[in-house]
Amino acid sequence: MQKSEHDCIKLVPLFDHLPDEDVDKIEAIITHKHYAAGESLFLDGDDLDTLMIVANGQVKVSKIAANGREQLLYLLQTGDFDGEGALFQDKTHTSSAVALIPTAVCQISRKNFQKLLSQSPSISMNLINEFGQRISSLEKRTTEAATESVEARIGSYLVETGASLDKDTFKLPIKKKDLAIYLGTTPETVSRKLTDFESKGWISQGPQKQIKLLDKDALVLLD
Amino acid sequence: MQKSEHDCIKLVPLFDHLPDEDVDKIEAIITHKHYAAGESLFLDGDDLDTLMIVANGQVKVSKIAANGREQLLYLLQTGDFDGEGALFQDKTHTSSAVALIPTAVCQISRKNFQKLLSQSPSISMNLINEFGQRISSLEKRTTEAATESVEARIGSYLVETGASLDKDTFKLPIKKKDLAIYLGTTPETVSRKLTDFESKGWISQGPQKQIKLLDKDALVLLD
DNA sequence: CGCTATGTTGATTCTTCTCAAGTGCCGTGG
DNA sequence: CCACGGCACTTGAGAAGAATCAACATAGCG
Repeated sequence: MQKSEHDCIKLVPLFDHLPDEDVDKIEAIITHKHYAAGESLFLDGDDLDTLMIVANGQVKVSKIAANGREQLLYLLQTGDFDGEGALFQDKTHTSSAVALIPTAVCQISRKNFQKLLSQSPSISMNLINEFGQRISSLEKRTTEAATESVEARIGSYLVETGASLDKDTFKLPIKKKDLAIYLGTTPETVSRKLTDFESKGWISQGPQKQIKLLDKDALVLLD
Repeated sequence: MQKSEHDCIKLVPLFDHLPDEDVDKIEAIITHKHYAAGESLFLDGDDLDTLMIVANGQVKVSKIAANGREQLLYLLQTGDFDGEGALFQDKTHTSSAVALIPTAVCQISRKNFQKLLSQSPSISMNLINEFGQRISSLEKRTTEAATESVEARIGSYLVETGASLDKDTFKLPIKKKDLAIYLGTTPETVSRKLTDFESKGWISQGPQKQIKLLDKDALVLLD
């Protein structure tokens, strides 16, 4: 077993602060898999019977609405996991996932994961906690999508992305086309609003999706 | 202790299928509270240190967006619970709750609930499962809010509400004003679209928020 | 060095919000 | 029991935001 394969356990907040014996237990039931850029991890409708943790890379999780339009739900980074909530029922995926760059994932089968949870209360606690945060973040997004203008959503996205990277100058982690999908708008509108923000002196755009935040307050206060 | 007070434990899917001894444990740490219609259960920013279960009644949970507009997140019915995901961290509520009709709730303090979880793995499992379903439903709503037209959202809402009540003729469970907030639109638009649906023969509206679904396919296929 | 996908810019159209006025319903209090 | 006041709802006209369609520019990749 290589070093990198241990990493996914150490990387996931889910398995943080666990005694060594728990880590060993987890090691034993994990399987590893690699995906090339563009490769699909699962599709809407696939059987859902494993918990999937991104050890390294970037995964786009999206869902197709009734009218055929795509909605980007999550961008899973190193350390993030997916397996929805249906880990305890016989369900199918309700979304699709594609690797954006070469990606390594660790997987645990539902059966093993259930056993693990029943043995280690602290993992359950971590999981409940993690789910809770995800619920909060989805609630926030639902609220924003339903009540705020596209302009305001783009503004918040820029500031939040900067904050999560802890930088005021950064490279957009996804293509503008995908960003448009994520924010529930179109590439044209994203392009226009960014130019608009730049002309107002709130950001500056460099080559290669470089963004520099100049006036975060203005971006957050948009309506 | 009255009969009704036992009920909240029996009512909540969270505490389903538990051995009697677990039920007794839970009984011991629950407190009960009653709210009149219009009374507030908690406000955005309040300390969050209890899990709250609706034993009887109806509670509106909403959130105020940055621009001041309200977004209805959940309509908690008998058996539903709230306490966000932050049950394990020192956090504050990120939403507000108001009783719509006289409502009885059962509460468990964070501390006691944590103890309970660490002792009973099956409660943890139920909770994780419940959270998972909530995540799925929020993902669905985020997708709909971001990609579908107001018209389509109203159509889906009507069909889903009918399905969950198992009837084609039903009374809207909330005021149209709140429905508008829930769907991220305005009362005017809801009113217009409903008359529009009626003129197209897809629904018929009676007095007192009565709705009769006549062509569910048409309502679902809106774009 | 092209080729294809991504991104930009412009013109137009459409949906939905906003503002405004008016109707009807229901509970309170006289 | 009726009158009043408030709140929900409806309907109309106008404005604004964002989507769509179309042409063009650019960048990444073989």
